[in-house]
Amino acid sequence: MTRWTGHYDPPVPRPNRWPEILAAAGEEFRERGYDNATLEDIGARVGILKGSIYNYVGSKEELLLAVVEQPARQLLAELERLRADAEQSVAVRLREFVRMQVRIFVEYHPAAFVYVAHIGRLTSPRFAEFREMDGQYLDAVESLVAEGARTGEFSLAASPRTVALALVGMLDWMHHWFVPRGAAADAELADQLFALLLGGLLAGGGIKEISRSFPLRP
Amino acid sequence: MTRWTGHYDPPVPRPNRWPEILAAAGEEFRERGYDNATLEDIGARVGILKGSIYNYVGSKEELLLAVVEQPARQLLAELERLRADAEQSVAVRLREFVRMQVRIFVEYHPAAFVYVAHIGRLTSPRFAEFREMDGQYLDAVESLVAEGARTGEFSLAASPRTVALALVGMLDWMHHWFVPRGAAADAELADQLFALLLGGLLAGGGIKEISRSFPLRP
Amino acid sequence: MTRWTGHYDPPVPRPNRWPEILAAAGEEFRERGYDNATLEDIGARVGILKGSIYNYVGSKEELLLAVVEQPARQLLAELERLRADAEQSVAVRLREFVRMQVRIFVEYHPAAFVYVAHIGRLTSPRFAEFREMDGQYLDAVESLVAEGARTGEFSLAASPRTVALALVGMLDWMHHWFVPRGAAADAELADQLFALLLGGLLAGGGIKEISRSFPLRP
Amino acid sequence: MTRWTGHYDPPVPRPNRWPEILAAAGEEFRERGYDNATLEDIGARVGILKGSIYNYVGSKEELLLAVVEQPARQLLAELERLRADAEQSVAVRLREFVRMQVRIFVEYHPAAFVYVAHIGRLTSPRFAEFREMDGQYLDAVESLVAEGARTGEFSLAASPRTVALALVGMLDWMHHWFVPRGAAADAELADQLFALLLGGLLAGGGIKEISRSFPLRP
DNA sequence: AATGAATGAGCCTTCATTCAT
DNA sequence: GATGAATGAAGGCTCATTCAT
Repeated sequence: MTRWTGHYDPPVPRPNRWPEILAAAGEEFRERGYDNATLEDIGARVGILKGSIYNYVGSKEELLLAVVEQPARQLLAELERLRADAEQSVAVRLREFVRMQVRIFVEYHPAAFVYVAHIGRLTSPRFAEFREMDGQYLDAVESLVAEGARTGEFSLAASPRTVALALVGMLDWMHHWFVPRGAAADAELADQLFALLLGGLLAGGGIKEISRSFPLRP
Repeated sequence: MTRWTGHYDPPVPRPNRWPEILAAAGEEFRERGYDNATLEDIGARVGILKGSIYNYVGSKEELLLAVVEQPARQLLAELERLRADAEQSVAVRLREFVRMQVRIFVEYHPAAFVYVAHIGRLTSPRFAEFREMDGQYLDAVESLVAEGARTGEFSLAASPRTVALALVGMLDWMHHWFVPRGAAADAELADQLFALLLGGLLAGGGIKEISRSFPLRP
Repeated sequence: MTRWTGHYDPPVPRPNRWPEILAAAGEEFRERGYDNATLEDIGARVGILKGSIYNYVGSKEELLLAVVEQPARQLLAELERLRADAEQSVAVRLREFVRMQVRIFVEYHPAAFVYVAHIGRLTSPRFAEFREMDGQYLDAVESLVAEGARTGEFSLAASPRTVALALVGMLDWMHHWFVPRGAAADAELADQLFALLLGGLLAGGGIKEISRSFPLRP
Repeated sequence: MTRWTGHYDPPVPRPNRWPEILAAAGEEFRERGYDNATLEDIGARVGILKGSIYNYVGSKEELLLAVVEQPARQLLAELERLRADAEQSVAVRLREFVRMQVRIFVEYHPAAFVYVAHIGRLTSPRFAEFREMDGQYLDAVESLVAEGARTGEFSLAASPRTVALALVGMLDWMHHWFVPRGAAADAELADQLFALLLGGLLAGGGIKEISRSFPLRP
């Protein structure tokens, strides 16, 4: 029994499980969905009991928030940066946007997919900020598309809003099928998606003739 | 034969609430998601108690099945028909496919959206058939795209699979934003989405030049 | 299998356990206190599981509310009636007040004791009404005492507020020791408490001399 | 003997947080009640974590014990002393009793109120001693009252037991409303309560006549 | 067919308590 | 002595499901 010497041993930092918990939660939320994921299972992945998770976070909802926060912010921040970048053509910026989003899907995996898969079903007031961010995100895409139309780079077959919705759908739906395959392959996929968007299925042929023979509104 | 007593019970219409229940379930599943929807709320919409629902269906899961069955089958059936239709060009058939899907979103509303919103999270064995249907659906789109490439109608910037996934994402993501606005407006929207896919943002300009200046892989 | 005839059999009233549940809750709350009482134990008294209690009440707190409501209201209502009754002298009304309170302790047993034992620790907003009622109750006693002072019936050694607090304490503390012994004995007890209040320990002797020899503030 | 280095570690006051913890516990127990008070909140008041409390005490229950011990013992000890004091009249000793109890409420604030507020809900075996002390306390009051009746000082309208219970209730209920206002005001309040007990509401008038017109048992 | 009531399993959350550092 | 972290045991509440009437 040592005598108390009047000073405290600097608390040796014990293994902090927060990163593990965050990762485990991301995976469970991704695999089972927020509602079906249980704290017990998340804890089990880390090797702790469900109650112990509350040493790190105040509620299951807060855990979802924590999982989703980084990718959500980064997604929006990078998009805003691209939108405001007047140096590059709109087309180039749009390409970068697609590349960026895929990159974030990879970098924040699976958290970013948890985000896009749960946006729209996150009705709790705690998520107001994220719903708003999602709105801004869509607005930014729309505004980028509209800019391309204004500058004459694009000749739109639909309103910028509709184009934005289609593009975002194309990208967000990736959470159903995309699996990272390495930086190179992922970047190529991004560019393919961009090419699809940019030139469509007829990228190599003549647009005018074809579209003449398929009048949208006869 | 009973004696005529001077009055008769009017033929009470057999109270068959099945259609109401199905509709109520569809709406709850759509608004809250399957996991958050409760049989109690579904019953409340119809004016019965949750227990009474078991007079019509064996389980909550079965109810989801019932909600989703019609639109799922129809979606696949019509797609198969289009794919096999050798009379028309691939592009036309693809246009019809988009029109058809939007039409089904409207006609089976909100059931069709329940379907696309829950595909991928329906892991129970009971849904094996639907997961398989979803696979066939995606295969059909892919095969249609591939046919267009074979016939030279399309010049693809990505594999048929990727194109199919992008197209399906564009369409299925609609459950986040689409609200029916009448047959005409809905058909126009479908055609806009198709045009987007067909010609892309540069529909009015020259594809070749532009794509030359944005080499996908520098 | 009987054919559906188009009308409903009037639902045979099944044993409604609400009264039993209310009684069981009252007893558990009384014996263990609200915080230590468990729904499981309450259910066990009735022979049902804890979850089943939610067929009758929305939360544990609501159950406490339900237990406490009747005695709380009655207590206040009867007191208000007495206070407003100008027919009788204040002393008589005060005696009736004491009798009444004891009667309610007996009649609403143990619910009334749950009430007085938990007033003051019921901080939830749901109990705002009851806290207010308690305030009115105390005000009514005070006003009755003050009336006696005004009419000259009483010659107070303390403010009406203090007298009211002392009286109420005397009565409410009964939840620590009172057990009903039948109408006659209970009424006698009430009258003894009243006599204590009215005449004090020296009821049979001379007040003036004694109190002169014990000056409150020398 | 170490060499003088030119400075010395000031004798760090052994951090003994026990008094702070005791005070913090008293306040939390008072404000929230034992069951609702958490060790975490108690620790937070002192600036330590809940786990650290176990360096001072073996359990939450023991902490309550510690909080309550001093006032409980003192209350009983002083009462015993008064009861045995044959020098003074019973009335004087009763007055001292009331003064003493109020004084202890003030001096051991809020611990003494924690004691009276939790007596009767402390069923754990650990509290047997205190329950016994409470019994002795009540017995002492009763015996004092009875002595007054024997000596002829008092003319009781109820059994000594009932009188004791009423008096104790009056005093113990103070935990619902009493706030210290300084020695003078507090002592005056004590004397008012005593006067109430001694002479009742009719201290200034004639007891006999009044009580004749309100026969307790008609 | 519908009801009222009950079941049972599961989940989130709380909290006293323990313990290596 | 204090910390950070974990435990384990409840307890409240939800809800799909069952069943007698």
